[in-house]
Amino acid sequence: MARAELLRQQSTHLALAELKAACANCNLREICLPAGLTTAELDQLDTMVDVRRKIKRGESLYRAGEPFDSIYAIRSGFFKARVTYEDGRDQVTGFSMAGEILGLDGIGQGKHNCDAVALEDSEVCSIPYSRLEELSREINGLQRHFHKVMSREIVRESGVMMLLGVMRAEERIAAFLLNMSQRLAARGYSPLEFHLRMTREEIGSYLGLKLETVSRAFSKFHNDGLIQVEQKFVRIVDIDGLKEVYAHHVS
Amino acid sequence: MARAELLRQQSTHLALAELKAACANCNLREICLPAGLTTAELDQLDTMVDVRRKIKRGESLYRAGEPFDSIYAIRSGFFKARVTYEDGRDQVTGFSMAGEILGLDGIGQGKHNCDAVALEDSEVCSIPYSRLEELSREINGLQRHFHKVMSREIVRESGVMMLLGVMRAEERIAAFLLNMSQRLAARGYSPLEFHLRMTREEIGSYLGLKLETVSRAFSKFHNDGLIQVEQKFVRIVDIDGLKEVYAHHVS
DNA sequence: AGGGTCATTTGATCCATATCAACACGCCGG
DNA sequence: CCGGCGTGTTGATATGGATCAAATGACCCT
Repeated sequence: MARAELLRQQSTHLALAELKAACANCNLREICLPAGLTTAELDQLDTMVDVRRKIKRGESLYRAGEPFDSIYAIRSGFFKARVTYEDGRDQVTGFSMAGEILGLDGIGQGKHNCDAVALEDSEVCSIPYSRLEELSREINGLQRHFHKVMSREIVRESGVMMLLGVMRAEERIAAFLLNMSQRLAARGYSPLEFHLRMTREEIGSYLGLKLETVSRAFSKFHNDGLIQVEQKFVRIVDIDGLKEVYAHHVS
Repeated sequence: MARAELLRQQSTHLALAELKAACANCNLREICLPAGLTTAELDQLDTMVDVRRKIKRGESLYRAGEPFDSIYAIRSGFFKARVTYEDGRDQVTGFSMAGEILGLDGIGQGKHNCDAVALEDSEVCSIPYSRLEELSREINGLQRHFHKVMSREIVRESGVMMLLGVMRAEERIAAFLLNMSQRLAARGYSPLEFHLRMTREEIGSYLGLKLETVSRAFSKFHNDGLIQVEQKFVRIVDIDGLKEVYAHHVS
């Protein structure tokens, strides 16, 4: 897999074209569907969006073990996915921003296998899975698109495997920052200046590092003139330098 | 996620009931489908299996970048999935044994994003994806089942994330052995005595460890009376002891 | 404004695993 | 039978990141 691709694929994202105005007007038609459907089909889709739901910072959209019945289109806000193990330790398994789809982890098990926790006040649209399944049979493009979204999730995770399996700390952080930047750009947000919504500890948990290591890497990048960091605010100053760190990869 | 579940979910496996005689008589009906379909539907399914293909040890079933058009049911043999990065380094992203499904990595991208390499002489059945998609619309249970298989892949990978993100070397090896054992059991093979099909280096690559570390862990488990290892042959002597190592997890 | 809590930074030390190195074993082809 | 190569084992050493520790700063609540 080309490295550039790896970056691109690290989110369950939707193509820019599929996303126009997604946040301004949340319905399935705009958030998670491919173009090329007939008007009648689009109308059918609109009937699928069940409810909008507001989730306050720190609250869970769903929790591991809860029955799975819907997937969610994030209208606004920011989430982390978290798995808690028996011994009480937990691990962040992903971050999701506005315009992305959440809840795929539940498909096929009948229940969710991670918690989705809002990192800031957020709003989502529920999409009942049974309706989606039903409609998938009727609308050709929808099924294909949905499989695409699912498989992107698979590919995303295999990108994370590389992160965790072969990259070293600074490379992981660089990859993380570049990935955030790309995902923000894909949603029309500024890709070079943004607020991290998560703590150093959450970043570390996601990347398989300790919070101190994350902090040190940020400091080092700052001192090296690659980024400017202040608390959760990040400005990418030298994106090529960052890419070099990411690609440096000792052989 | 319960730890036991984690183990269970680490393969793209199929329920035992779905699998009866899978290897003796490879067709889609037996290998990858849920019960409960009508005879007519089953007959339709049989038409989907395109070709059987033999792959010699060391050869690739498919390679990253090749166009994706089929998924594969492994009739016999053993495969590893491998991703090669730009700098020439590669990582093993999974192992697949007889009765499991291979090739899901290609769905949605139109091309495969990893190599599937046979670790021993193997035989697979191709299942053209377009046919599968088509039929999914016609047969209710098939679509649901297929989503299930895909999402199991997602869950599997999140199990691997835990491996790579939070476990230490010996825990990873224990988890790996227990997972192999379970998957073998699910296919009716002896779960306590088996041949690893892969080298220490391949195991290490999969688990994010170096081959020496894998070797040392095996030696230690051997000395501790948990397993007997000789080259690629493994006998699990004290499976509870192994589970303890796996669950030991320093907090 | 004052006090508590949580997030972050930075330094010092430790340790698990990588790395380097040497040797043993099995397998294959000559 | 020999030599070479791939694989595996084991020991010695190096090191990246974890861990421990302390201080600072941001934010919230009253």
